[in-house]
Amino acid sequence: MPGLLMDSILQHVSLTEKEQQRLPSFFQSLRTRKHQYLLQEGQVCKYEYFILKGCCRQFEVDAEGKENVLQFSIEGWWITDLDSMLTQQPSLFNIDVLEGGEVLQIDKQKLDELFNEIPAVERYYRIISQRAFIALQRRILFLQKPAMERYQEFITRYPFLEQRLPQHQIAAYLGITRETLSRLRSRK
Amino acid sequence: MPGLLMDSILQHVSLTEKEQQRLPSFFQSLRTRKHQYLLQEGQVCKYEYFILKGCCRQFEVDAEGKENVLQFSIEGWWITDLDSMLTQQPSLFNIDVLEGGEVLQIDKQKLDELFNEIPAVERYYRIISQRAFIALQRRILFLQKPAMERYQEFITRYPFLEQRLPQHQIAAYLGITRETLSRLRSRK
DNA sequence: CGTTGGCTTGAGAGGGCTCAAGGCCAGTGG
DNA sequence: CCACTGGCCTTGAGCCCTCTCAAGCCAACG
Repeated sequence: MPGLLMDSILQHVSLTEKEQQRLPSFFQSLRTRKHQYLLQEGQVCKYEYFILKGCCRQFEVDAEGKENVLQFSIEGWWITDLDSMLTQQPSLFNIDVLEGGEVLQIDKQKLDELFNEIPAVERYYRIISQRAFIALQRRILFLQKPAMERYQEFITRYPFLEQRLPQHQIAAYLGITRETLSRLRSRK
Repeated sequence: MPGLLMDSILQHVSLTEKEQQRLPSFFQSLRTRKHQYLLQEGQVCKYEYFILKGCCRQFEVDAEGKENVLQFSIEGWWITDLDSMLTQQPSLFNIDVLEGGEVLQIDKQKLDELFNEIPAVERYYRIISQRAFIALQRRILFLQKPAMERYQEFITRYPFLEQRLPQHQIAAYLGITRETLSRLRSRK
């Protein structure tokens, strides 16, 4: 039942009836539970995940043991470590589950087959990759700005995340400490 | 003479002889001169540029008048404002020439035609978009680290840029002031 | 030579960090 | 039903990294 995935794809490209029927066979469904790891530092990342329900995060643990969040992902978004996927090198990142639910997974080989069999899906990938790139550019610019502005940008751009996530996770995404975030909120 | 572009493409996908012959017709060559703007804030970005010779930068001017550099681009790299390209909205960024030379340009329509005519080029685009995404993720993590580490990462990853660029440009890329960069260098 | 752009150096200020303690709530076991 | 525990958030005090503002130097260039 990858209705959500189909929606996402059809939002950017069109597929024939046949292609729409073929699509699900490339993916595997997986239930997720809170605190479960979809990827651990040191492993080669095997799958790209599309979230049907729940919430995940990708983060690194730096030399001082601090967790830096690269991205959150909820229903209708993708998450993976692209670097490890493409290079087949051990990942520097972890992906874990903040809210249990269900995801679709596809491995590199299947994905390549999919691209060859349904070129429109490769176009879809090209487009969402570009959009992800744009989002990261925006984030880089915001990382130059003071903590308060970063936080305000976050809650206006992702109000739905602000409500679902504990504050210390948001702080780790904004690149500030929990304490600083707490102080920001009290003088908002 | 887009030999450099062809190299870049063939590094990631293969093209038939015919496709290789068709390719150049999609692009226009353009000489660039120092201080020239390829894109100005407020304009809709019309082209993607592939640099054959020279060096460009993409930057924003923030509310305080500070220039924040999003990317540098030299021979064999692309540069554009993807956001403005895709949405056809006025750009928030400037792209200017730091070192004159020559670029190839292609507009949105031609690019779409190119994707349809030579699907392998769309795959090439998908791949370089993903690589660009990975590079930005790395940069986001480094922006969390102290200035010294950012600088050291920069000079080891992009030694060729460190030599070609004036220091205040590098500072604007690292997200620090010229003064701080100068002090970092003196106690390296 | 005088000007200009790029780099350096100094002094002081401030935003965000660290370390530490305390409060609040939900879940759990006696 | 209540005490306890652990997770999460808040608040305070002091510090440090980086910024701002200001001045000075040097090389390139008209």
